[in-house]
Amino acid sequence: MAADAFGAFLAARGLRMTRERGAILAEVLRRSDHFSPEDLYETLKRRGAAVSLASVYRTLPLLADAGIITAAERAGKLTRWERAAGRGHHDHMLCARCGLTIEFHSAELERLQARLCRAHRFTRLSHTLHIHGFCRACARAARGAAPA
Amino acid sequence: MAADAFGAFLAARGLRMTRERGAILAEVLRRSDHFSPEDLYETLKRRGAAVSLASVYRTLPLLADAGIITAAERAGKLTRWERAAGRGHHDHMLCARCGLTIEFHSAELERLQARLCRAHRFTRLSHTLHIHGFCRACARAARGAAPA
DNA sequence: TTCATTGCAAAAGCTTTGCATGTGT
DNA sequence: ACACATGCAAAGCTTTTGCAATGAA
Repeated sequence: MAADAFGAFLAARGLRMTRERGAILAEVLRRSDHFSPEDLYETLKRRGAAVSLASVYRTLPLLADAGIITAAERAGKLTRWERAAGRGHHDHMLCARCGLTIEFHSAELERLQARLCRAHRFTRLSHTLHIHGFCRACARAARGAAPA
Repeated sequence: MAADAFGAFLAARGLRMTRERGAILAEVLRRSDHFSPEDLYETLKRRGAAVSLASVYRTLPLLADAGIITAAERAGKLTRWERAAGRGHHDHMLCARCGLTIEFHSAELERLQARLCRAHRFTRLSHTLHIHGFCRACARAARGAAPA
């Protein structure tokens, strides 16, 4: 499981697995949505895990380096993260009206990107694709509603 | 040109075209790169246009609403913008080592996205694709350099 | 025992805002 | 004239950091 991977990752760097890091890791693995540092902090507090917000901020980058989470988006001014391992890569369609997030994956899209990168002699590590627009329900509603 | 479009946009909303907004618009149209509010402010100051940073912050969203610029990325913690009109849509490859930005466009990518959106009954308005990795030079350098 | 880690609170950095003063229309 | 816009500086927010205390190995 990821917990061992994180422990190994820390050990390899001469860092330590602490109660706080364990709690943060566990909570991160529990979530399948996008979350902000504050989100995570509040949830941990509600569950009785005494972890400071500073530790959350200090741990998230470590989890990212370990490949367990990735920065998902930067909406407004907060950074949101999401689990990387165990979910498989996916991209997003974001509804501008209701905020709905549709996750999707397309092998064809991956292949196309690989081809484009090759053409530009670019070594691809990861990517983020966000398609903005309206979900089915909101597109229908928007057609009826008066525009601003 | 876009200046007229912005004027019309403002008028339609009961807003005014001022010297400051004109200066900001002109500078934005002059640039073809990604820029932060601070960048723009510094450039304007250097050119002798007396515009406050607050006005830059207040004007950029207006230009975005008018469709003249769009938020391009959020690297680190600053929002970067870029001209929307007159450049055509493009996506980005970002080098994680030297910061190089490669802009590219792929008609095939657009078509594929249209197809994916149709399948999800999603009405697409825009999208952002960032491919992270290493540019040619950095990929070569990374192979030689010792990892952290 | 040693050195990384934590919590707290202060600091930092980007962005927004209140207010009095200018200024398009 | 009448709102809207501007500048300045203060306030707001998220994120980072200094420091003394704590704790994993």
